Amino acid sequence: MEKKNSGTVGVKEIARLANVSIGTVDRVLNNRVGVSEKTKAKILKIIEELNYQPNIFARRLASKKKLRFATLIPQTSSETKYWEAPLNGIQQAANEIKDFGIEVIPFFFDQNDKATFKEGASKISAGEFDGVLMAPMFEDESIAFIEECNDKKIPLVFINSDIPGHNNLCYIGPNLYQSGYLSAHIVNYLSPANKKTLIVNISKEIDLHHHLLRKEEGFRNYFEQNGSTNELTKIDIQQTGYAHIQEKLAKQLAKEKYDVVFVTNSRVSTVAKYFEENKINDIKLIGYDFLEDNINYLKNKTIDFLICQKPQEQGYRGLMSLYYHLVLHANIEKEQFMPIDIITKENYQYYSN
Amino acid sequence: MEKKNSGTVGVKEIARLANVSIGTVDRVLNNRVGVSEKTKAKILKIIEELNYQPNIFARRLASKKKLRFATLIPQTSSETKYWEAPLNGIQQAANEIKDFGIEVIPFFFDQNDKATFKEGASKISAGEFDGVLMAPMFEDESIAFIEECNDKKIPLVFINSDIPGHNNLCYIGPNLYQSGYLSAHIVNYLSPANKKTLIVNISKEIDLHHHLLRKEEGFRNYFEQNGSTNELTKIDIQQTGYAHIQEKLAKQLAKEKYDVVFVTNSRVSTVAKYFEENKINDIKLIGYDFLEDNINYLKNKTIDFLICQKPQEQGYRGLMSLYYHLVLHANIEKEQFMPIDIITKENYQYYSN
DNA sequence: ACTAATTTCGTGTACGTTACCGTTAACCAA
DNA sequence: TTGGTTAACGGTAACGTACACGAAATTAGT
Repeated sequence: MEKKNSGTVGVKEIARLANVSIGTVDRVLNNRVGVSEKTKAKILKIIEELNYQPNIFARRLASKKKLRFATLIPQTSSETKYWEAPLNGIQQAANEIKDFGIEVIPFFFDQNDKATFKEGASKISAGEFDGVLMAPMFEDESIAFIEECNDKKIPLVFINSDIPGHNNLCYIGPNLYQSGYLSAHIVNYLSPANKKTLIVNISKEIDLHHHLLRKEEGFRNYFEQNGSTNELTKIDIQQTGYAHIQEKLAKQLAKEKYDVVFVTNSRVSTVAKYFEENKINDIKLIGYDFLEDNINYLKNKTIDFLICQKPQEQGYRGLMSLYYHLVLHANIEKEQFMPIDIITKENYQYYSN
Repeated sequence: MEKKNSGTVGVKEIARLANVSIGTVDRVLNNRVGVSEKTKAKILKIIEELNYQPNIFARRLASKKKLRFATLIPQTSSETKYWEAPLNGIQQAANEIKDFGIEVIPFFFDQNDKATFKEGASKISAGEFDGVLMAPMFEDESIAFIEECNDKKIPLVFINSDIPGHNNLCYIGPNLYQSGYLSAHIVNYLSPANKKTLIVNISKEIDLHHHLLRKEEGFRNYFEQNGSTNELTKIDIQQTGYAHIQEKLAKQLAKEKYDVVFVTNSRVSTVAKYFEENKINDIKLIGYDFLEDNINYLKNKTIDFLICQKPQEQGYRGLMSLYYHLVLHANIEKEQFMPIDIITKENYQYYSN
C-alpha cells in the first residue's frame, strides 16, 4: 500500500541501508546467532519501515530445508468408507505442498482396536516429525500421545473430533452439538406436528460414544428449547452386523409407530436397507455423511436427508494449517468448525465433500 | 513415481544428455524459435523420458513476465449487496496469485443500466488484458464483447450466469434449473400435503428475467414430475421499492391463503419485512442468498430457508481458472456448477460463502 | 568461391535467498 | 607481547530458469 515499488526491496537493499552485508541481514531474518543486539535492532527497524516481504520463490530455490508431517487417522474398513474422504484431502494437500519441501507420511489405525492406535502413535514418535495431524478417537491413548508431542514442541492438529482443553495447534471438524441441533430443526419441519421420533445409535466401540452423544444432546435440546411436543425414543445398537441391527430395529418398530428415524452417524444406510427390504416408506429417515451407500438410498428416497461436514476438507485444511503455521508463521484459528451441510436427492450431485 | 531423484533433474541435465547448451533446451521448453527440428526432437524425447517438471520457483524468480486480468461484475448497490461476495472471492484470488506476476484490475457496471456495461467492456478491450472474468448479465451486449475477445484470443470466464454455446474458457456458477428444483423439493416436505404456493419474481431489468425464469421452471417441473397436488401461483414485481412490493403483496395475499412463498432471488428480505410488519407467521418463506438482511430474517424465523450458491467461491475460482489455464496450461472444466446449499437458522453460523 | 543473410546454438548475467566459509577485531590468559 | 578463542560480520557460490547478446554454422545469392 505504501509504495508501488514495494515488490523490489530485498536483502540487498536492506543491507545497503543498514551498512552491513546481506549475510548479516540473513542472520537476523532467520534469527540465527552471530549478530549484535545493536545491529539487529537497526536491521529490524529497516525491515519494518520497508515492510519487507521475503521472496518466497528465491527462498524456496535456495533453501534445502525439509519438513516432515505425519498423519494418523482410521483406515477405511469395509464397514465404513468415511475415512476415504479425509485421506483424499490429506493427499491433495500433500501434493500441493510437496514442492515446498514438505513430505507427508500417513499412518493408520483400526477404529475397533486401541492397540493399533498406540502402535501408530509410537511410530510417529520415533519418526522425528515436524508436525502431526490426527483423529483423536481414543481419549486416553490420545492424551498420552498429545503430551509427548507437547514436550517435543511438535504442533498437532485434530480433525473430525476434538479433545478440548488439550494444547495443540487447532481443531478442524464439526460442531457435533450444533449438527444434532440442526437435524432436529429439519425434523421439526417434517409432517406432522406431533410426531414420534426414534434416535438410533449404532457404534461398536464405547469410546466413540461420546462423539454420538453430543449430537444426540443437540438433537434433544432443540425440542426442549423450542417447546415442541415431539416424542423421542432412543436405542443403542452395539453390534454393527446387519443381522443384529435388523433384529433390534424390528423389535423397536413393532413396539411403536414412528414418524421419523434419526441415525446419529454414517451407518444410516444399514437402516435404509432395512426400510427398503421391509417396504417401509412412511417413516422419514435422516442420517450422516456423503457415502456411496447413503447417496444411493437418498436417490431412491429411502433416506430423506443427510447431514455432512466436509470430511475431505477437514483433511486438506488440517495439513494446510500445519504448513501455514510452520512455514508461513501465520497464526491459526484454534477451532475451525466445518459447515453443516444438508444433502437431499436434489442437490447431492453438486456437493463437494 | 519413476525415480526418487526426479526432483533434481533440470535444464542442465537435459542439456548434458542432449549434447547442447541450456540455452537450446530453454528454447524448446518455451517453444521459442531458433532451434532445428532435429535437435528439438532429440531434446523433447529426453524431456519426455525424464518426465521433466520445471522448477516453478526458479521459473518465477527468473521470469519478468506479467499477466493482466480484468473482471467485470455489477457494483454492489444499496439495493443488494450480493456482489460483494464474488468481489471478495476475486480479491482473495488476486492476492494469492499476485506473487506469480499477475495483476488483477476490477471493472464494475450498474445492473440497471446496460450502457455502463458496454462502457466497462470497451475499457477492458482497450486495456490489453490477458484474461477476463465477467458476469454476462445482458445477453446482447455480452455477446458483442465475447466475440471481440474471441477474435483477440483472450480467454473469458463467466460467473453467476451463463450464455451457453458461446465459446469461452468456462462457466462457474449455479445450475439455476436445479436450484429451483431443489427449492420445490424442500417445499414438498413442508406441511401440509395439499398446499398453495406463491412464486414471487422481483426484478427491474427485463433482461435479468431469464435468469429467474430458469429457477421458476425447475420449481414448477418438480411438482409436475412428482405428481404433486401443489397449487402454484406467480406474480411479477418489476419495481424494487418497498412501497410497490408491499402493495403488490398485499393485493395478492388478500386474494388467497398461501402456505408457502418462494422468492426467486435475494430480494426475499423485502418480502420478509412485509411478513414481519404484518405479523404473518403461518406462511413458510423460502428465498435466495446469504446476505445480512436475509440472515437476520432467518434468525427471527421469518425466513425458513435460504438457498445459496457460494458467490464468493465463484469469484475465487473464476480468477483461479484463468490462472490455471494461462500459467499452468491446465485444462479447465467447461461447466463448473456450484453446490446448492440449504441454509437455515441452525446452520448459517458455519456457512462459508 | 566468396560474401551476405539467416538460422542455429553457446555463454554470461540476472533473479533474491540461503548457507557455508573466511575474515576481522576484540578479549583474555600466559 | 604473543597466541588462542570467539563473537560479529563479509563474501560468495549455489539454487534452476529466463533472456539478451554474440558466435558459429548453415544456406542463399552472385
